[in-house]
Amino acid sequence: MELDSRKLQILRAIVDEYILSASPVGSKSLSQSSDMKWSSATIRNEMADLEVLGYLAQPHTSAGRIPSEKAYRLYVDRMMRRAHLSDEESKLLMGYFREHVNGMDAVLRSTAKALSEITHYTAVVLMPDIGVNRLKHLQLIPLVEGKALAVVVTDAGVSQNSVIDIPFDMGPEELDRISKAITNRFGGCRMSTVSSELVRELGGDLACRADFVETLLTSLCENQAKDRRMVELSGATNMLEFPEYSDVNKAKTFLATVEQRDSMYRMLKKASNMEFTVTIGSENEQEGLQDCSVVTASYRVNGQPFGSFGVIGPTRMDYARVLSILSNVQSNLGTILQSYLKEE
Amino acid sequence: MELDSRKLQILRAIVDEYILSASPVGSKSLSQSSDMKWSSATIRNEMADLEVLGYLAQPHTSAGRIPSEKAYRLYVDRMMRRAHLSDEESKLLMGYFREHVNGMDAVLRSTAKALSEITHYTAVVLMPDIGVNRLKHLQLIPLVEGKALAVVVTDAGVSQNSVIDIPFDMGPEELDRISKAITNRFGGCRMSTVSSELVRELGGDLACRADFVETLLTSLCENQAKDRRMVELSGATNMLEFPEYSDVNKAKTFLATVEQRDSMYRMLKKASNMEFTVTIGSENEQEGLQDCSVVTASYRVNGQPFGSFGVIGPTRMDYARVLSILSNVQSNLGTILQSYLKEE
DNA sequence: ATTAGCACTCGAACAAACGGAGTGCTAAAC
DNA sequence: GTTTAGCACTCCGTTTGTTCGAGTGCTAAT
Repeated sequence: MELDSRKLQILRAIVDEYILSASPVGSKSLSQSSDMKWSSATIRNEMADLEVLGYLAQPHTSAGRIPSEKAYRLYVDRMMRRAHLSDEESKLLMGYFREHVNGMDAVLRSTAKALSEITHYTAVVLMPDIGVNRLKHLQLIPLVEGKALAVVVTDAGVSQNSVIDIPFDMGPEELDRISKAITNRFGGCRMSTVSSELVRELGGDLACRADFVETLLTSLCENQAKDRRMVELSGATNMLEFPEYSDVNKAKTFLATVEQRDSMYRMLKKASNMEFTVTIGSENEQEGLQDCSVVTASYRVNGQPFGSFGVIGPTRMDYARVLSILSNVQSNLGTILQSYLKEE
Repeated sequence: MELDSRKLQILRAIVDEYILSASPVGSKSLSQSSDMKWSSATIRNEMADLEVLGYLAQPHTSAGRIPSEKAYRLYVDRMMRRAHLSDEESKLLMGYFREHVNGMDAVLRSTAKALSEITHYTAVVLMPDIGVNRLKHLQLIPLVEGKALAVVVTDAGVSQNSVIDIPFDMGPEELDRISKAITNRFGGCRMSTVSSELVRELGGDLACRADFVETLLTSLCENQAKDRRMVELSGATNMLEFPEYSDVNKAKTFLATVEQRDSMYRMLKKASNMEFTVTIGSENEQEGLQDCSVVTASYRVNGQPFGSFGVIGPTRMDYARVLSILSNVQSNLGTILQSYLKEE
């Protein structure tokens, strides 16, 4: 038994309908909808075939059919009509970006908000990893005795604060001197390539503080890696709008899952190498997203992969629409981030 | 009709029981519970009186009674036995603070987390306002042409980053010079007291950049005021555990409300002047918290009011327990924050 | 003043009845 | 040989009815 054109058309119609209504689609109602050229009986027969082939499932006898994950897969890969954003929508989208011109972090947070508000699903954005970026400026600022604030600016414009321990005999002037020395020596290097040898090779009073400097630089990288704020989450509660989550327990599980920054981080990190990904239901590795689908896109600046962002919704999400929104955001983001690095 | 001792005892028992069970308390079950010296009939009569007096309400005839807001008010003001934290609990609480010694912001975020995890309610923490604090260090760090990152450190240890516009002809050296000049001149002054006259009175090349410096300083204050991250929220989804929120719509409303940083900010700001506040049900001004109660405490450092924090829970929250946790946190916080300012 | 007893009330929980939407199958129509 | 109309059947969701238990108010006895 093969998937002939009629089966495909019917399957697509079922998926389209189910994405809208969230309730099982029956042969009769389907045959009444416009541009359905066949009677309910024919559709019934085809539906039975599609069920044997694994594309449809029946919640129970005498209910309509709902698409299986296999059907969504097929839909996404071969059947989906690429949605087209209306002018209004793309203007709306642009609006979010115009609002914030204040720093890369703000732009990415804004992105998360835009995505969640426009799609009505949940959005996650992976903040760029500091390790691959090049150091541009390091400034140590004295706080209290034994502690200082380290501010790192990279070519990506990402800045990061962390409180670090400093030797007690290190005064404000020395902090400033070290800041300048590091900025001069390592400006332009990748954050992750600074090793103790490189530090020792420096002359002057920096040499005798070599251990401190090395600890400082590695701890900055580690700090960043552990910093859970690398994933920006927005619109988690949007999911409560969907009948899929009218059960409070399901909602609770979902919210608990997406609020685990760690697993969101892993998910987005893995997706940073791919232009787009669509992960449907149980294809998700994350426990707790098995009833959801995740669509991600990655963003690049000057060809360098920077990070990724995605939308999480119910399995019956509107893939076509989400994909076109993501692709729109992807290019917007590319342009805007580029402008932060223009002098490179 | 007066509230004699017996009525008070019965009322307290009802409130205690309802806080635990969340379901209407009947005369019979109450009379069977330990240390109830009266028969169900007597309790019934008293309950009827208490209902007339407005302390109890009946969801419907032939159901038990539930406490009214008036009853909670009385309970909190006059009847509540102050709960005592077990050693385990207070150790647990201390643990949260020991974890993070990294900066004041981290401590306060940690506080929010501790509060929500230990109470199982929702916690909010107001970050200290930068305006009343004294400037300790200002550092301008070049980003791209025309933009710089301003990092402010105050005596409170609060640091704040914002991206600012700078004149195009201002190079890294000048930024550094200005940073030092401002730090020298205004170190120790309140952020909000820097006026244009003070700026002009400075000699040297700072004078010709007076406009810039003034704009800079005021915009830093404004930025902070607008920055919505001044309120740290934690454990909002804890509320889904309670039967009060087994209806998804109620849950949605609640979540939407507490995620509005603005209104949480107003609420906590108002509470910063009070040692403790307990706001019950409709006493809340915030639309959407009318079915909740909010308990707050303020924290001070060196007698200076700094900010406040609070717990939001269902009206039947365990006030005694929450209050003793808050008071514990209050003193912990005082001690820890003090240590950040010890060299003052 | 307190309490035992009783008739009454109401909601939650369970069961039976019903209607609707859907199905599979068969036989007629194209 | 497809396609479709028709029919009997299934099963869910809703409604209706019934029971059960916990609670109440009132009265009379303690």
